[in-house]
Amino acid sequence: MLAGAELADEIGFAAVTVSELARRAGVKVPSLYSHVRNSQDLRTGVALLALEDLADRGSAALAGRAGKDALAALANVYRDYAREHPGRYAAAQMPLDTETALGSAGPRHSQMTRAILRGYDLAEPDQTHAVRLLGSVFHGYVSLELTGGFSHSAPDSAESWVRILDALDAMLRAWPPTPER
Amino acid sequence: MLAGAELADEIGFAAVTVSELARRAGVKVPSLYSHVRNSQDLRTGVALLALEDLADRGSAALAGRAGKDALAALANVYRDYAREHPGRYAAAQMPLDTETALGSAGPRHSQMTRAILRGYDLAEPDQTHAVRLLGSVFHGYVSLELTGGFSHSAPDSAESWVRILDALDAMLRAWPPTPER
DNA sequence: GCACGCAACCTAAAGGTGTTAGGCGAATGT
DNA sequence: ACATTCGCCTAACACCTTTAGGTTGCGTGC
Repeated sequence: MLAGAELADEIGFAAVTVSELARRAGVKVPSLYSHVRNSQDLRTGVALLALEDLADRGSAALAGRAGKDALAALANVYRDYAREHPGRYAAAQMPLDTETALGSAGPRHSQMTRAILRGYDLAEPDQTHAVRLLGSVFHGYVSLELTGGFSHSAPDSAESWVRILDALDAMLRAWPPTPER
Repeated sequence: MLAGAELADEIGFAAVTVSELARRAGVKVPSLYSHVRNSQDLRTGVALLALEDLADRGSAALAGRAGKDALAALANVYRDYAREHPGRYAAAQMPLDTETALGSAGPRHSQMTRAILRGYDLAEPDQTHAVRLLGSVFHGYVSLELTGGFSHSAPDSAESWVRILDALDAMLRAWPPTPER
């Protein structure tokens, strides 16, 4: 799987194929079918690896931090990982079937986001709403940045990132009460 | 291209292929190569169509609205479109090369988001930061929801959505000043 | 009316990827 | 010594992509 992950970073997750992997490894294609069930399995393996990897970095970054400090730390783990390992990051976004997703490191990610919210005063169900919002921003921003959405215009994407984290921090501290509807 | 878009909604954007399209149309595969340059071109065509379609709906929804009303209207256009036309929505997320992207309806989307911010008091460069944040949330939330991220747990995803829009509205009204750094 | 050109379709063929089946040889455990 | 297992192989099939080149039919302009 590791070889697949490196391949993904090099040529893009979409181009990760059994054939290409065999070519790099200097073996014939069918030889890999002893190690990988099928093409889908290869991609899923890379995705699971990336999710684990990312979760490990997240919990390391979160250790000993709270509040905005924790928010920025986790957010930067995602952004930095995507820039360092674009193929792996793309893999981590791959839709997994329910069973695989539950067995993956995916749940650790939402737990980490929830952990950040301990530094803010949010009761359920607002805490879950906030988890979903933060997840959306992390995923959305990083993926837009990666596919070049913000690349060719001022201000710099890095500047937007820190200001967005400022704004999210302020928002979480002043989370609006449920209005009458 | 329209046939390709319908195909995408039916079987998923990733499965949109010249062969499958030919099969549905009842013609032989090479016949389609008079209408489509290649497979990539087919997918790009669907993406451009979806971007246009989405931009049209967005500007219709925005007409005559301002402030939070406008925010919710545009946000719901994205979410509803993704639920109604998942294949087209996925197509709209396809990375395009710079030239194609500039010629697409993509820029209209950022213009629409920027238009929403006229209802809030934001000067540059904060306005751009906010555009990027809103884009990230719209894209991130809808894509996570679509791939089943929030599907199997309370509270309901629709509830989170309205609360997130509440929070974004509050955040834009109280956008934090640039701190000393 | 008729020849021309073009549009839309076809067959043939070649190259790439995914996958299964079955075989061969070397290392390993008994 | 022998059987098992592991890692690799060849052969073969199915499917998708793409190019080349031929057919048909219809509308236009002469």
